[in-house]
Amino acid sequence: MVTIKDISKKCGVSPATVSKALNGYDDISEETIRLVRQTASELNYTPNAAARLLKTSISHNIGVLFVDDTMSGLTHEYFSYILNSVKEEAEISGYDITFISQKLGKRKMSFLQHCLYRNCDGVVIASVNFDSKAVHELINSDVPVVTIDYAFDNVSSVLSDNVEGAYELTSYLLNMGHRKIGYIFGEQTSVTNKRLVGFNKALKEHGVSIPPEYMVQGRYHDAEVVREATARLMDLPDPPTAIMFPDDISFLGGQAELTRRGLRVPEDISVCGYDGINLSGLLQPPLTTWHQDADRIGKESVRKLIETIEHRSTCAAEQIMVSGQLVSGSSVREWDEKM
Amino acid sequence: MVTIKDISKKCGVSPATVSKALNGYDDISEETIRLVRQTASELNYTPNAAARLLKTSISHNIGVLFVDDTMSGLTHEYFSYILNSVKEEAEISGYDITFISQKLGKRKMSFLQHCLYRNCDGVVIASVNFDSKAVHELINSDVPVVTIDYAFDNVSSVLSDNVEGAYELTSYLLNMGHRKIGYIFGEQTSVTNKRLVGFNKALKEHGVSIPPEYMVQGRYHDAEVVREATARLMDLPDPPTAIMFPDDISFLGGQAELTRRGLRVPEDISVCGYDGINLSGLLQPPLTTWHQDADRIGKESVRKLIETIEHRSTCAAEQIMVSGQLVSGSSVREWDEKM
DNA sequence: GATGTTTTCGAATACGTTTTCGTAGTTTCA
DNA sequence: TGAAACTACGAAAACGTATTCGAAAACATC
Repeated sequence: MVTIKDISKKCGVSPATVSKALNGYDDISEETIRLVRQTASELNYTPNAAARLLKTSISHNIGVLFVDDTMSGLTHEYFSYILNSVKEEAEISGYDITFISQKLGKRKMSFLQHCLYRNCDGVVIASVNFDSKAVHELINSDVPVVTIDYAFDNVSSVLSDNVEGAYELTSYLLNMGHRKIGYIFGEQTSVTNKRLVGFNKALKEHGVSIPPEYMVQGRYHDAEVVREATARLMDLPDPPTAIMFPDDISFLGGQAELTRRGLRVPEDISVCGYDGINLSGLLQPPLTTWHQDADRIGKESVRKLIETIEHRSTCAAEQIMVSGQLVSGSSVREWDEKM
Repeated sequence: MVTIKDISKKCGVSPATVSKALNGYDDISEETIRLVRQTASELNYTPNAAARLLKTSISHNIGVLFVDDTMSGLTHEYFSYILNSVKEEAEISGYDITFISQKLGKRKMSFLQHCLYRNCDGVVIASVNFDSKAVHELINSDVPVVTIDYAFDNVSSVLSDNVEGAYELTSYLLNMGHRKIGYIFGEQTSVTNKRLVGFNKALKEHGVSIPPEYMVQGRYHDAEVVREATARLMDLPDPPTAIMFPDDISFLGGQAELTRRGLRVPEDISVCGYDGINLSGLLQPPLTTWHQDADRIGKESVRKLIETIEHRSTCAAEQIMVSGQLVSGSSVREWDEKM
C-alpha cells in the first residue's frame, strides 16, 4: 500500500507538505502542489480512510438500520427503493453506508455500539421495531439520527404522508360511487394508525359510515393472512363492493381468494393497493394504488442527516412530510348503488 | 469516547495489558482479566474499528459491488435476496459490508480505489457489467474477490446453475406435450448463454427442433420489451403453444399482451418464468418457474470469500455451482398436438 | 540596511489500538 | 541453594494521516 510517506520521499518534501498539498491547503506553493499530485497519481496513491478518521474523527460513513429481528427491509420493494436512494444520495455527498446490526461475529452488540465501533457519523433508521430498547438507546445517544416513517421528539424524521394516501384512495372510491368499503389494515403501527385516520376522514367528509365488520386486521406483505381477511369480508351477509388492501403485495393474496370465488376485478369487486411499486402497473388489471415516493424519502433523509452531522449545533429537528401520488389503474369500477 | 487508556487508568494497569485482557491473550492473570473486562463494561467501552484496522490491517469489512451505471442490484428482487443473505452471512462471521461505487463526493474513484480507501478485506461482485475496465481492474488486483453468476479464471465464483434451470423448465414443457415452445431470452450475457444451452439440450434430448423465429430477444425485468417480444411470437402464422420468459417480472409484460389478445393462461397458452421470487406463487394462476436459491448463493459467496481472505495462500479459486428447483404452479397445461 | 510582512515548508504530536520483546518476580527442580 | 523455567506485566514502537506552530526564506517598506 502506497502512503503519504512514499510520496514525500519521492518528492523530497515532508509528509506534512504532501498531506497539505493533497488536501488543498493554501500555504503550499502551486509548484509543489503540482509535483505532489503528479507523483501521487503516478504511484496510484489512495488515501486511507481509517487513518484519516483516526485524526479527524469523521468517518464519512453513515449507518443504515433497515433490518432487525422482526423484519428485513432489504427484500421489501418499498424499502429496497428507499435504500437505493439513500445509498445514491449518500455517495453524492461523499459518504459510504454501513448496515447496522446487533451481532458481529460472536460478539453481541447493541445498535449504538455497532455505530460507535464503526464510527458512523450518523444513522438513518427505517423498517425496524421502533419500540425496542435498542432503537431507543440509539435515538437517545449523541449519534445524529433520522428516522423514516416514524416520528420521535427531538429527532428529525422523514414521513410518507399516510393520512393523505389513505384519504385520497378512500375519496377516490367514494367518488366512484362506492359506499360499502372494506378496509384491511396492517399490524398496529403508527403508519397503520395514520392510514386509518385518512380513511375515516374521507368517510366523514362524504357522510358515509361503514359497519365495524368492514374493518379487518391483516398484515403487511403477508398474502396468506390477507387472503383470509379477504375471505372474512366476502363471507359477510352484505359484503363490501370495494376493498382497500394493506399493500400491493398482500393484495395478491386477496386476489387469489377473489378468483377462487369466481369474482372478477373490477367487474364484480373493486380493489386498491398501497405502495405503488413497479409491479402494480404490470398486474392484470393494473392496480389502482398509492405511490409512495420512496426515492424522495431516501434522499430527504440523507440530506437532513448530513445537515445534522455537519451543523450539529445549529440544526434543529424537523419532520419532513413527503407526498405521494394516486396511481389509477383499472381495478376500480364505477359503482351504482341500485345495481 | 471511552478508550483503552481510560480503562487502563481506572484499573491501574498499562494499556497493553488492557488490550491483551480484552483480546484473550494468555499471559494475563485470570484476576486482571476479570477486573479489566468488568470495568470495560462499566465504562461502556466500545473498541474502535479504525484504530484496530490501522494496526492489524484487517478491516473486517467486505465490499459488495451490486450496482454500476447500467444496473441496480438493490431493487431487483433476486439480487436483493442475495444481498440480504450476503449481509447475514457476513455478520455471522464478524464482517460488515460496504457498497462499492465509482464516486464518492466529488472524487471519482475506481472500484479498486474505493476498496482500498475503505480497506475492504475482500469483495463480492454481482449484478454489474462484468466486461467493464473498472471491474477487470478489481478482479486482477490483490483484493480477494468472489463473483456471482459470472466466472473468471483465477477467481472464485458462485453460479446459479442456469443450464440446469433452463433444461428442467424446457423438459417440463416437453413432458407436458408441448412441441412448439417459444423462448424469449434476455440481453446477451453469460447467464443468457447458459440458459440457451440448457434449452437446446432439452430439445435435442427429446428430438424436437423449433423454428428460429421462436427464439426472440427480450430483456430481463423489462415488461414492455417482453410484451413486444410476446406480440411478435403470437403474431407468427403458427404461434407457439408455450412460452418461456426471461424472468417472473418480465412475464407480467407478456401476460398483459396475452390478456389483450383474449388468451387465457394456461387454457390457451402455457407459460413459465424464471427466478422463483416470492411473487410468482401469488399470481393468478401461480406461475411455473425456476427458483434460484438466492439465499444459498449469497451464503456460499461470503463463505468462500472469507475463506480466501483468511487463508489467502492456500485457498484455491473454485467455481461453486448452486442448484435451483422447479416451482410448478398452474401456468402450464398438458398439450395434445391434435387439438 | 533594518524592520516588518508574507510565503512556504517541516518537526512534532496525536488519534486508539496491537504486538514484540524485555524484565521483575515467582516457582520448580536437582 | 543456585540455576532454570515460568508467570504476569509494561515500555515502546508502529499503523497512516491531519494539524498546530514555529522558523527559514523571500520579499516589501521606509
